Amino acid sequence: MNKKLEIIQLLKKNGVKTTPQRLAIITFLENNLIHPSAEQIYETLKKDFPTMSLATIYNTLDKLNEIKKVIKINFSGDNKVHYDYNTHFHYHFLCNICNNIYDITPKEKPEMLGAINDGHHIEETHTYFKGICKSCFTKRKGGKNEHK
Amino acid sequence: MNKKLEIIQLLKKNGVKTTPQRLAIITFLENNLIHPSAEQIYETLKKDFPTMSLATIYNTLDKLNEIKKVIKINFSGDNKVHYDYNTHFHYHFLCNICNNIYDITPKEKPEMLGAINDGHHIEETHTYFKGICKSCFTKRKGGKNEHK
DNA sequence: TTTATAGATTATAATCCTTCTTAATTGATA
DNA sequence: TATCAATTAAGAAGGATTATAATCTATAAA
Repeated sequence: MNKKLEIIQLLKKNGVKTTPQRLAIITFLENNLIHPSAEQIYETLKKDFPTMSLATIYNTLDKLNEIKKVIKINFSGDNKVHYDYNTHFHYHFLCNICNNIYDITPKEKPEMLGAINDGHHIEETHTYFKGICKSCFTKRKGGKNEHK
Repeated sequence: MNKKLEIIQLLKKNGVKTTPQRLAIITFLENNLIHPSAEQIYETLKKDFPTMSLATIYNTLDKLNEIKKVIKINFSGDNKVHYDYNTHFHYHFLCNICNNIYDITPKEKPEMLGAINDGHHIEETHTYFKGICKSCFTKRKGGKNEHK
């Protein structure tokens, strides 16, 4: 089933209204798998919704996060929370140079999930990588500036 | 070699002065492996250094991070950066209830390190887990409140 | 012993992201 | 269409971190 429709139904079920602003945010996420920050969504949607408030963006993203249809990424290099519409298990790669976040699909899920380690009950597993992304690495071939 | 001495030498080598405040911060980290935030260090050291400024804490932690003797943890549940004096490879476990951060020592290092994936050059691997820590899980045995 | 100087500390202001507050508006339902 | 709770928008507020500017300190030079 279409994820957008699924979200709309889920929201309704939870007594959350589907307003034009919220639909626009969901559509943006659907069409831009770039792990945007709230700010990025805001800047884009302002064109169609000149009165849109940042608070509305945060509000909607939180609701989507609550129903587990959007994942919060809070280990980015720019100190902002980024939002991921892809909720299937995957890894993230953060480029130390351009700060973009890329998806890395694992061959298999790690086994730690659901395990008990030292008595701690593991409910979520998060893995991410840092380094130099393909694009930045290629650009760098010419110059040899160290990053950071 | 003692890590503290190693740090002091490294700082000197980098032209960073070892002031009483900085030594106190390093000693705190050495004796408190609790992944403290800057605030926590500040509150503790204020007793011995009443005029200590938060800016000094941040400044010193940044320098320690630059020489790779302290790791920044920025995926904690409380929106603060936490600092880890243990720079050996290990995992972190964040309790969803008490928000404490615990170390989990892996049996072996993951193999992704140094790999090239989709053309991205991986330089760092980070894994952390979330769930309910041993202590919170035990306490909960009686009551049955859901977290969050 | 003075002076110079480079870096460190402190207090405070500034910044930035995110959340909160409030009043007005909107949407879902009957 | 009327009702009422939910939502929006604007700005204020909050909180963590960083920047600034005025001392201060340690060391070295004179």
